[in-house]
Amino acid sequence: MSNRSQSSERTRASAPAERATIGLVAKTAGVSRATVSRVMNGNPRVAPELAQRVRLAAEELGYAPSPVARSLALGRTGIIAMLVPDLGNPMFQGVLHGLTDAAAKENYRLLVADSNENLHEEPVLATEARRRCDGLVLCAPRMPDEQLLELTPQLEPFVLINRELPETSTPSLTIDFAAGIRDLVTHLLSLGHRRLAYLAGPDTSASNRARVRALHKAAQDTFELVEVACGATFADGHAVADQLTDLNVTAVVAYNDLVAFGTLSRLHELGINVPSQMSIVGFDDIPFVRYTTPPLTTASVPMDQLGPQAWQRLWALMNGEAPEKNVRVRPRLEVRGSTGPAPR
Amino acid sequence: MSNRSQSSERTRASAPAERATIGLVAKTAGVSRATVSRVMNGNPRVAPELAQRVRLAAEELGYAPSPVARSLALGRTGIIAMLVPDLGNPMFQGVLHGLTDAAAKENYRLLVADSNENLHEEPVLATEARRRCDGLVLCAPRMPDEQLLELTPQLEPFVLINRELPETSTPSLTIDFAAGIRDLVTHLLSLGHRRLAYLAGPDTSASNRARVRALHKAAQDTFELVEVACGATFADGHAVADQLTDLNVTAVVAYNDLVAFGTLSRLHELGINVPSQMSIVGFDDIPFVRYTTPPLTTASVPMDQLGPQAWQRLWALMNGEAPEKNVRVRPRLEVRGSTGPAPR
DNA sequence: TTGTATGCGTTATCAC
DNA sequence: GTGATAACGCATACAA
Repeated sequence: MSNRSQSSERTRASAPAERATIGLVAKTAGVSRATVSRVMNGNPRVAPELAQRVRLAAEELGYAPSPVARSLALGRTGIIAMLVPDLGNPMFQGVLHGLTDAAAKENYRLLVADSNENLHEEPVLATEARRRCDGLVLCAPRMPDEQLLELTPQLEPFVLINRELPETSTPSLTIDFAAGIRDLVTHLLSLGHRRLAYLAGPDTSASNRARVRALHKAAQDTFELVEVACGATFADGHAVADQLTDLNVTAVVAYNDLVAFGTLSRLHELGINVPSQMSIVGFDDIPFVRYTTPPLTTASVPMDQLGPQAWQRLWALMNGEAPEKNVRVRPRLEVRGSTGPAPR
Repeated sequence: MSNRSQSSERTRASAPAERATIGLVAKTAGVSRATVSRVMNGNPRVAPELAQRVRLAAEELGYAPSPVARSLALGRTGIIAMLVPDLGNPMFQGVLHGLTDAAAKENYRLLVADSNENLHEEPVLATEARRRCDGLVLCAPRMPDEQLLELTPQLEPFVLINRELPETSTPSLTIDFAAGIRDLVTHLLSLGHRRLAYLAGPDTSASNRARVRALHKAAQDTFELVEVACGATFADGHAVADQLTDLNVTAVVAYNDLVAFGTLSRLHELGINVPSQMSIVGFDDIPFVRYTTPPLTTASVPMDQLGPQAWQRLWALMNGEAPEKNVRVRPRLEVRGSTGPAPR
């Protein structure tokens, strides 16, 4: 092991930069390693004079405890990880910030991993990330229930966001997509729309399936529904818009705001006016859709709450407590300029 | 130490779930820990029969080597970290993806930390992240040169993106902001604009300072320049747009695309037509500004290259080699619909 | 080829 | 209060 002495003999411009260890500090300060450890951890019952000597030596040697060794000895890392399918989605960025801040208050740091919508990488990333830290937040994992269920023992403690896992005690934070969709549809129906297109998200997305279910349920006898394969990004929404003209629909329900925004842009390019010729609604209420032209009607998800709530539950789990299994937050209908009366 | 037996006696719904260690696997398979280690690491010179026994035991016990212990023993973690001031910026997301993929090819994983434009957190995050992994990529760090210089020994090996550090051998990848700004300004001048506003980014941003310098240099006798404090986000750009009307300018140079986009939106709300009444340019060419209305004229930064390039240099550093100090990529002027002839 | 012994850097137990 | 010393879980010279 430890061929670091070798590697430092290779061609390199910079200094060797061997890090000081607790042992070196101890020797330098003329105390035991135990004492150094105590001082570094702010243990009060060490003689002030010794403490000072230790601090001096540490400062001089540029010593800082190795987090890796510390983690091994402690059996905990002080880190939690969050796995998302797409960091480009502002929705997840909102969760990220909330989680970072909440965890920081308990002196925990957040590690972020992005599976980039890659289904195969997801379980690997999740498992690996989990083993390097003390807990996990899984945001909208794409893998199927069975796989997630199978991985559960290795991933615990973890919290789910945007998805539930039946038959387990895994806490989850979900959006009431059905309610959100109902509100959006009701709004569109009240405007006279009777034939809607749904721009579907990734078929690996559980929340997409939830939306589809809610739409079909609502459609019963009240309106026609056309489902169009799309995706989750701005580019996806932009690309799909051309198909819309042939569908004979007067309103579009997009998988999320990003898609809605993309579609909005393309429709504008095509000279199709929103909302007079076509209404469009999104989902999430990400920060800037209130500024699009026209501003986007959407189902507003209270993103700020997700991060802190996730932390609270994860923290409970890490302390051996059992938080409530599932909390479902209900989106609020945000009517803006992208919806209007059905044409004709 | 190790009071884990205590904690597992607390109130908890799930199973104890003590992880199997190499020792347990060894005992179960009836071999030494060394042999287990060899098998787990794919060492070929173990008797097939033994190897099989080990694999069986490992499988049965759900054993996987502890990354923490492994890191300690090996002196390396197989992880690199990337620190960004704002993950919401698509520019950094581009770097992130490129870096993730490039590092993955060498079996390295990427850890992301977001300082959220918090100047004080930045050095702490950087130092802490670095100590938990083998190398660092610092994206547009906001801390002053002196501080970065002071931290250098603790952060090495690391690579800078969007910023240089004089008097060191730290490799950096920078954008030729001056050239980009020159191209944009030349374009605007050719359209007859003679009085421009610059929407300034965070004053902690080195690249903002570079843009300002380039602008002032270009301004000499050729046009008037009004500098307006703004920021780096869509919301910042949106908020600042109201001031523009009183400035008597015909064109706006935004700190980046996000700001430009925000301004674009607000101008539209205000009924100010772009580009007939006001021209506007951004910087970066983030994915969707080609779809805004009108599409944004901008200086296109080859984002895809940044991640892989950063990895290549970091990899070299980690192997004791010394890559070239600084590589400056030149943005390409991308003329789209947001710029037009100066009014009157 | 396999096992033994030791080290990685830290914390914690237990004597002093 | 302080210092030996044994963990933590793994990898690797070295010996067998």
